[in-house]
Amino acid sequence: MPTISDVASRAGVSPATASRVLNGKSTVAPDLAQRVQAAAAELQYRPNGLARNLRRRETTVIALIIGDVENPFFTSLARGVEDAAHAEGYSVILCNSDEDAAKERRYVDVALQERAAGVVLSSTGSTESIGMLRDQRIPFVAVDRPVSGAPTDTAVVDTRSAAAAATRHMIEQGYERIGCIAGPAGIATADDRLEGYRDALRAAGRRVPARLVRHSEFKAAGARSAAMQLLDRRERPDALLVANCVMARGVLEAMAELGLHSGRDVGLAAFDDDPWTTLITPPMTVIAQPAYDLGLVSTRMLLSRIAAPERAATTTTLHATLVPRGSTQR
Amino acid sequence: MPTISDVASRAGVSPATASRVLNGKSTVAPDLAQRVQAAAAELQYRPNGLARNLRRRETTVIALIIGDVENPFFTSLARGVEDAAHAEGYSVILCNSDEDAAKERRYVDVALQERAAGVVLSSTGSTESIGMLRDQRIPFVAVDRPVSGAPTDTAVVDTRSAAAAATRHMIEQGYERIGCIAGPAGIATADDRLEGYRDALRAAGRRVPARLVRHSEFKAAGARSAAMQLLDRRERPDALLVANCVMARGVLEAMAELGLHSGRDVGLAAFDDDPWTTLITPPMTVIAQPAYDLGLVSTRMLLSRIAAPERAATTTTLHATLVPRGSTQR
DNA sequence: CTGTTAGCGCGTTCAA
DNA sequence: TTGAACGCGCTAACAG
Repeated sequence: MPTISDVASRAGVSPATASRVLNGKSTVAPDLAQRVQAAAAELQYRPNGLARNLRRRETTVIALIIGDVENPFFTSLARGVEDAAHAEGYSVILCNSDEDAAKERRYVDVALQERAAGVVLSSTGSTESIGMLRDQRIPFVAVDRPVSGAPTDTAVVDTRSAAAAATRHMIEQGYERIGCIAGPAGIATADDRLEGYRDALRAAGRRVPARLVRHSEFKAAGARSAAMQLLDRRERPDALLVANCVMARGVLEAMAELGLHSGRDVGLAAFDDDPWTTLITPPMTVIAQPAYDLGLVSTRMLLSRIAAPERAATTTTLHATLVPRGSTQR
Repeated sequence: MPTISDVASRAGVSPATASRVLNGKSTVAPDLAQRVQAAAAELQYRPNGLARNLRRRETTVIALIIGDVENPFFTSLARGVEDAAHAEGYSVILCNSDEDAAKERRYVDVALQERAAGVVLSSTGSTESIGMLRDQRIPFVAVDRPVSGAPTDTAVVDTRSAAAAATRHMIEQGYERIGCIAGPAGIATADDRLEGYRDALRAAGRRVPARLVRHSEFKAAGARSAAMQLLDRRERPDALLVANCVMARGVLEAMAELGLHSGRDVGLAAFDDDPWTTLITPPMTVIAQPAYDLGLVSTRMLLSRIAAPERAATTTTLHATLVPRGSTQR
């Protein structure tokens, strides 16, 4: 592969001048510039990004660390991150932590080694990886899930009040034994949604029925067996709040197996507005989260922190919207 | 951020020795090694990947360029790529071309500049980006969609015969006016599926009804309006082969709007086994593609090409499976 | 406006 | 076994 020196000598100039032309820095004589451009084109010269970044002591890639690329919420978020980054000339490296602290840690390590310009992190809650980020003073922002400790740039959804609103909606629809299939304990969004569910029950003067609550990982399979446990007995809940749409799939499978119909037999509401939710019968009530915007906002925060590292940390909260549909109608 | 020299001087050795310890090369005195390790830990030393890669003249990241991160087929494929890469110590940078040749070109350019170790490409068909890859002699593999020109490592699905099988299945189910909503003309998988559809009709001694064929981009919205055009008239098809599940969503929306039921009114089969397809009524007949395996296989091909650049190009074809369900039963 | 010089942080010669 | 010196390819200083 040709280097900038190859281009320079072919154009009969010094490497420095070639560099200036290729980067549009300071002004060089038009004829020299011409020759450099020509030489670069002939040689199919492509600058070595590694050397350039080493010299400039900065990169233009940001790392996005999320729990599950196959969850539409995160892919939508990733789209937002990508678009925002792209617009400012940054590339995005997408890392899948699988909700596993060790994998998350490993990816943070890679981002640090490769001197990423910044990190957008949807954390499992691992204090270790957050500590690494802070120790190395690399710009980062928490997305979807806040991190504990020192103030940190954060972009989240008001997931707790949204969960409460959905629960209240089901109460108003006349459901009496409302259960919850929550995400893994310890993950902020999972905990918050469960709390919101409890908030609404308490506000309505009801007991919070511990036996109607189950935890599961954010996957269909886990939610499926949780739903089987909850629904396959006499004293079953007559409605369910589910922590996300991936899990809702598992719940729907369980209900189908048990011959239960949503809405009529069991009210159903879940986080995330998967496009499929309007295609099932009845259409599913969802709490729509602005995932794409979350990606956009978080990345803009990151980019402005990269530009101004000493600025105080801020938190942006976006709002989720309850979309009532047939699955919460008797 | 501390450099290897900082570690060295703190340990009272030369940078060269520190390097040897940190990389486990040649053997150094145990006490020196100990001191170096200690110094590195105390300083939270993290090698500068840029400098290291520049020096080694190689990187351990591969670029994956796909058309749409929000398409479950591609996210599943991406998972496969990631797992295979991960297993060999490579990172994956995920790039979204949006099925746009210019964006694809730009990402290829980035991969080239950053000296990616290799590229996994699901191409829009842009000869330009493929030309760039070939000119620069960077290892790459075509996934899901073959590329034209010189022999290239390729991992694909036998999508044409799968489309034929699905069409034959609908013929056997007694459908008589079978239409097709194909992907964008020019994209290999779209063209192949359309050809497979035609193959099956011809094999059954039927005419290929050009008026029952529509093209659309690989999105729900496009397929929705294509379906509206096809279905909202007297001489409508009584069955439809749809190029993928994202598009099938659009078709289902159109059918709902027209009050048409799949199976009974219009037979329906689509590529990709989205988990939601079993949750709708009736369950949808799909052609399941081994997307994850495709990612795995393609990446292993890439890695072995990186290891042996002169090896002859190979093509691996994986098989899709027809999964007949209610939507193709009257 | 141009060229020369000097490193960015590493890993790898080559001598000792 | 260890260290000094060099260079990967580039750009930022500094001279001229």
